[in-house]
Amino acid sequence: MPDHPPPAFVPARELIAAHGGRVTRTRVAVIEALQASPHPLSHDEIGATLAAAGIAHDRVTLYRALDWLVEQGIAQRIAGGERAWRFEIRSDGEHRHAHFHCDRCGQILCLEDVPAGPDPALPAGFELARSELVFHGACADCGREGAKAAKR
Amino acid sequence: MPDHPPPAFVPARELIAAHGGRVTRTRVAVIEALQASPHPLSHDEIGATLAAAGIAHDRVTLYRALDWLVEQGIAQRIAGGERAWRFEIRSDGEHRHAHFHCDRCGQILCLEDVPAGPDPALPAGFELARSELVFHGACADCGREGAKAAKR
DNA sequence: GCTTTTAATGCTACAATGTTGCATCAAACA
DNA sequence: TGTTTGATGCAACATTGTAGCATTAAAAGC
Ligand SMILES: [Mn+2]
Ligand SMILES: [Mn+2]
Ligand SMILES: [Zn+2]
Ligand SMILES: [Zn+2]
Repeated sequence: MPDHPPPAFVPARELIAAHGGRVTRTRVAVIEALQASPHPLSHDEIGATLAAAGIAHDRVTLYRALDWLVEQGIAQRIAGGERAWRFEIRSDGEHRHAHFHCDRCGQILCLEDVPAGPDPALPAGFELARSELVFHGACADCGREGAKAAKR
Repeated sequence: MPDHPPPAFVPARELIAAHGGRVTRTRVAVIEALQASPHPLSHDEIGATLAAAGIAHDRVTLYRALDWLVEQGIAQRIAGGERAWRFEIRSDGEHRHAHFHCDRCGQILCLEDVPAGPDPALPAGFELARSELVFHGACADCGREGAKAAKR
């Protein structure tokens, strides 16, 4: 099983400037939060991180910052299974990978070794843009006690 | 490419009774709506079908009917990519298949030939319950004109 | 440095989707 | 027919995300 050394990330300010955006505290902090996390973060989790860092921000601003990152291809969205999006940095050249969603604690895990493809045989005229592969179940922490206790 | 003759569905009333539930107009109509559809339906679409059939119902009742169907394994939920769940009948013994979501018109297509697996190598202690494979892009209807017009 | 331009923000209001509590109704069964 | 209790209807609420618009501040020009 291959291991995954943490990638050397491009500094947030450079990333933003390279895409022709204005370097604001919020954007910098959002990118750094995503870069620091080993798994995709929800809007809410990112907001909490900013708050903890003392960076004031509006809910809407955060949504818009995330939208922009996705538009620029700096970050990508993951559907998760609940109704909230998750976000993660899109390391350059990296293939899209599958994710595991723990239905008990809600945690999402990146399965770096499992590609999100392969491309299916689609009916004529269909255009494939991307694929999302999400596994559901219980993580190691939740699995044991979950077996006796929790229901959904 | 294999073709898929429409499966002979178990009558709704029998399905419900077999699971120890009460046979109500709403449940029967929901199951029949799902059985009649070639693709997964959203809560809203099912509601519209019931309304068209003159079956009065409350939003909440419909949510609860769908929850029950999923609990019983009669139907299954699909995440789609928007925030609304889609539902489809879980034909007995049928493997879970992948879906295609058109990002322009929102339509979901069942890719019966594409299995939602295969099972990944998960870290120790993780338990796999199910997998969801969703492809995104443009359907045949939206693809052509979409190329010039629409943006997201 | 100071001014100008306009991208980004903050605020308010709203939309969409789904949930909870509780009183009432009716499906199943004796 | 009457009794039991699962299912429903209604009101109120929660969460997640959007739209419009006035204000702020990043960055470019001077
Ligand atoms: Mn990931
Ligand atoms: Mn399907
Ligand atoms: Zn867990
Ligand atoms: Zn389409």
